[in-house]
Amino acid sequence: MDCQPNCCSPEPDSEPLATLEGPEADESLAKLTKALGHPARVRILRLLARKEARVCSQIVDELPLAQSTVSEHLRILKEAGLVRSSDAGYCINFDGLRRLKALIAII
Amino acid sequence: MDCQPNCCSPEPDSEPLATLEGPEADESLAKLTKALGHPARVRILRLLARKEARVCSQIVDELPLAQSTVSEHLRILKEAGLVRSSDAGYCINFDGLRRLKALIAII
DNA sequence: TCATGCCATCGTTAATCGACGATAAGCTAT
DNA sequence: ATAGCTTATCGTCGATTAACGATGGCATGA
Repeated sequence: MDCQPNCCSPEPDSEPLATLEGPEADESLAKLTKALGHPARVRILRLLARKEARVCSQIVDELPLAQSTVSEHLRILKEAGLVRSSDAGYCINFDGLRRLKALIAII
Repeated sequence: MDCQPNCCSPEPDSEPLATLEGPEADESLAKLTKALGHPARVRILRLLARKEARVCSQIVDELPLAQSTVSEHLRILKEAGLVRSSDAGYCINFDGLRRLKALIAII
């Protein structure tokens, strides 16, 4: 359960951010922002970014939400590519976050 | 109906971005990203950013959506502080966009 | 083996969202 | 004044979301 700089295992293999313009990019950005469009999920992402939590139960302790609800929020973040999970727990998906930042930056 | 560098009238008075951390910032970021969490709204924001449209009817022409739907999307963007409106039409609210970028950047 | 802790999933409920047509209000020309 | 254009708002309907408790599957430690 060691913790690299980026937590979890090393990032699989940094994708080239794909396209940043056009309808596909709009979909992509909408998907990412929609996933982040809830206070609890912003909070969760921050907790993971600061490594103040790595397992679901720790996050549950930090939030006024039931375990199943937190699990669902994590699922949404993972599905959007903002979070990854391994046997060591959850961690930020820096690729996804980078892509989000890039897509926002060029609006 | 002249168009300044930032379209519409000059930005009212650049707010100091307020706080970027804490529960309030989480709410704030969630609100901004939720507003952007729909492909049509991403598209609209881009159109406004590129000044490819300034009035609602132009946006309607660009999207496969009814006028009332576009109007609603504009309302949501405006309510989130990402868009402003004047008698000259709609334009990006650069303050809001800047705040969004800042909040995202420090995650 | 059996208890404990961790987590995903299911089923449910209330609330919110997305989209539309219809309608009304305001402006600008004719 | 009236016709046309632009936009906001209302009511509606179906789909999606947020939240919960209950349940069950896996580990690990006793």
